Amino acid sequence: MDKTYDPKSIEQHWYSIWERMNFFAPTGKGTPYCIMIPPPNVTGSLHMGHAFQNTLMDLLIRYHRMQGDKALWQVGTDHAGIATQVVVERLLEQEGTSRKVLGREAFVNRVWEWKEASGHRITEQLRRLGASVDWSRERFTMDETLSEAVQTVFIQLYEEGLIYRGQRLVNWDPILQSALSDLEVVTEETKGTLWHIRYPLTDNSSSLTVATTRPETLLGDAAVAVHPEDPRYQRFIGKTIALPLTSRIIPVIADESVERTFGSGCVKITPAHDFHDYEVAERHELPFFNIFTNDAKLNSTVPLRYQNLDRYVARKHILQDLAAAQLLEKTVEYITQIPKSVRTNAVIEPYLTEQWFVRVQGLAEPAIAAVEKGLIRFVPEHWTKTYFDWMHNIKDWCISRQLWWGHRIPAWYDSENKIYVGKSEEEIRQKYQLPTTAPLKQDEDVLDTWFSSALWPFSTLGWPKATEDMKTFYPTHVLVTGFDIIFFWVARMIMMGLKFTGQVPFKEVYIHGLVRDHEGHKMSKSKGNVLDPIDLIDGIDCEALVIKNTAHLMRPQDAEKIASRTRQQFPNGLPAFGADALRFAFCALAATGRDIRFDLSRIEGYRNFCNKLWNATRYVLMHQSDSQEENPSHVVNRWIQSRLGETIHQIRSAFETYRFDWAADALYHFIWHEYCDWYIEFAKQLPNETQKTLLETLEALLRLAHPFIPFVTEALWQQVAPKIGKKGATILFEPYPEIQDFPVDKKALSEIAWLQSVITTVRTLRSEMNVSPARTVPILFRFGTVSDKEQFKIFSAWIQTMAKIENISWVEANAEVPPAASHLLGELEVLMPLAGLVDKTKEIARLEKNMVKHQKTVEAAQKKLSDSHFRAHAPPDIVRQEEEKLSSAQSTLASYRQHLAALKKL
RNA sequence: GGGUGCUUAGCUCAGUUGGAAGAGCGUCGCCUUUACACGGCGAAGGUCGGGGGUUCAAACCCCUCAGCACCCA
Repeated sequence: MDKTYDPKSIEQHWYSIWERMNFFAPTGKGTPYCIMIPPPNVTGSLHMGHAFQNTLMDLLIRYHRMQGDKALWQVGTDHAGIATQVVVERLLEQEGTSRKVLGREAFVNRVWEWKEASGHRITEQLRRLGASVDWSRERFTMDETLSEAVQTVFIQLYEEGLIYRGQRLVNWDPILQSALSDLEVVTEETKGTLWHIRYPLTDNSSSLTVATTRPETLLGDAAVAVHPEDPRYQRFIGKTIALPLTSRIIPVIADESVERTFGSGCVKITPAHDFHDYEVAERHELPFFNIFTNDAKLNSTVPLRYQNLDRYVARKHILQDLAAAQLLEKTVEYITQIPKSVRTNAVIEPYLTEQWFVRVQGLAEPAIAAVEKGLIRFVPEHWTKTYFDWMHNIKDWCISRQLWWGHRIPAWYDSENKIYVGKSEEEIRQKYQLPTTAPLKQDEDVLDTWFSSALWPFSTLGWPKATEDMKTFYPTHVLVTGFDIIFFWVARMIMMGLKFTGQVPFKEVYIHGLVRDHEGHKMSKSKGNVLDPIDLIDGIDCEALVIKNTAHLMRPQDAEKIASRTRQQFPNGLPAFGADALRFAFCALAATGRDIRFDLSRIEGYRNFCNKLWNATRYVLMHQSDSQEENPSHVVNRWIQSRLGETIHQIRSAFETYRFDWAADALYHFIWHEYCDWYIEFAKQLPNETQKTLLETLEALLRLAHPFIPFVTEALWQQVAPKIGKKGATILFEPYPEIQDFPVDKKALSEIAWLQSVITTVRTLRSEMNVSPARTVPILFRFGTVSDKEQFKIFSAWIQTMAKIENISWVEANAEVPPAASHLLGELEVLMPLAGLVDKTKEIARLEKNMVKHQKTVEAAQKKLSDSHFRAHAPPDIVRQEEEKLSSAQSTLASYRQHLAALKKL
């Protein structure tokens, strides 16, 4: 074995074997256990969030696989309608052509070609992470069977009246010229202007001033609204206004939604171009004036001079015209929320268009009930509230997108625009007995990608066919996802799952935090603060990192700043930490918080941890001999096995409660601070008696650690297992360690705890008195209990070696002792006489400092015990504990005093 | 405006039923001891955001104030 752990040499080697041997496919007759991967975007590459999330899923799957469960981790990608279309359109642009030139069919074929050639990046990267997904069942939301599921669902919902077509306000991306989901819209705070515009009353008696950030939408105004209880404006309610720059007369209405403190307290109502105004208009039955074209220019409904102007050009003209008419009262700087498309960065326009919607009310109710009844449980539990909040305020879901890439809406129109929904034109003609001569035209739109994602938990298993997989793996066990898509995805899967399978899609939803950079900022390519998980695995040099971080900046002028920051932060780039270290870091960071700050020092520490495990194994293998003197009942063997049993218990219960951070801590602590720091050191004293337990414990802890750090544990297990007669081809299916195989021996635990505290005490004395580690010293014990004396008999030789002591002797309680440094362990006094080496004043200071601690304990305990309320109300156990605390601190203090007095006499 | 979190060691975070404040990293000593310097041994470091309340007892429960983050409008 190499002296140093080298992840590169093992990771890809083992992954290709696992995959080639089909080890990730569910096998056996165990309890089915299934996790659906949240399908990553087929155009995507693995970011830290994916790496984190998939590490946790892999952890669960490997754990359950080792438990003997029939474990399926279902993998696949989604077709990401917009993202994919944009990618391919860019390619076409480079080739000097376009989607429109190609035509729909050729374009869609081209996207498929792109997908086959380039759509594997993220799945390759999942392999690097060690994800044990069943590749033989990889699915894509545009696969034939999944598309069939989409069609089936659409048709049924339509036939039940749960899908309808209608004109509604949607988020419109004027560059893509498509509706977008809320998820694809981000609001950005931007410095803007609030224009105060005077709207004259038709009777010329006065005017009202409205404040707006969007003066160009004035042309679409249908009313001016004031708060019904606003005394300033009561007399205006019901009057009419001559809308400036137009010939339109609009009413002044009263609506409680008006913020009296905003601007002047009068707001313009533009029903067709603002979500809030849309609702106001519905309440007051106002007309809707759509003033824009699909590409956000002013349309033919506005006065001629503004027609065909871009919205921002129109804004300038309108402001000029208002100023000229003395209607612009003032302009104020204002921080405004601008909605932008995450795809094109275009400013989103609330826009009235014909779209398809799902009527969600009826679907939401059972989905709420399922969570209320506990059929689905959120972990951490508080996310339930977020879920309910959204579900109780849910709005109809716009599912149509004006794209070519995606599931085309299975609806046809006849010459009178009558809608027919069905699987195909032929089916519809047959069903509705339409002659072949009657023209039918299919809807041009495709469905929102989330529509197919909502069916993922069952469409991947073969639904609508009643497949064996559906029977076996549905409902799935747990969904692992981020809180940012509870609305968009989790809730919709629950609704669709209940509606179409009659069952919940998963029993638990584990919500994890979002990975941020070390300063707590969201990682984003446009900010240049991204860490690429593959770079953390493989390493990357500084200049390559600089190039990556400055390649996709939102503000290219920041490139220099980000380059120098990168050089300063990572002067040597990133070393290759390996996938295991990355995974372990994610596990350790998986606490319940919403933000996970990713700190490089953590991953470095866990790389060191893997190295530690590597070297411990190296030691164990190097010290095997044929000797048969193993003594399994030796106290150190019983001790380490007991500690292993306790650790197994901790880790197993952490798995049950999804506390991966606790599991990682327990594992780290056991391997490093118990097995390596103590047990291997004990074993050096007893090479023969321990060699079998060394091996057996190591083999078990490799199994225990495998779900966390699969590569290094597999590589090491291959060497260790044969030494104890195990012959498995892989650690993947070896049983996860059971508590009952490592029963806890309390006596062994307390004996070794005693030994450790004695050794530590001597080491502390040495260190504090500046005694060189190379120098052996004599030690005296005094006082102590019967049990201390018994332990001493057993362990004195070990204490000598491990604390570098030349001899230990027990002195009588009343014996004179030479000048010595001392420390108390309960009733046992440990003395380190060091003629000429103990600095008397220094030792007195040290003792006094120690005494302060005990003095404080005594005072606190006395205060409690003398309080009659405490004695009356506290449970007897607590009182007794307090009494013990007091007496032990008092006796310790007494011994210190005695020693101090003796020292001072010298 | 409505909602949800968060505030614990220098940093990043745990803290399970209210009963003696923990980890990793960093820092400071000492050590190239024959698995590992990606190491060993030891140590220092805390007004648990402020105030109030409940309780025999509060980091934990309640109220309040402050700051931060996110979501919805």
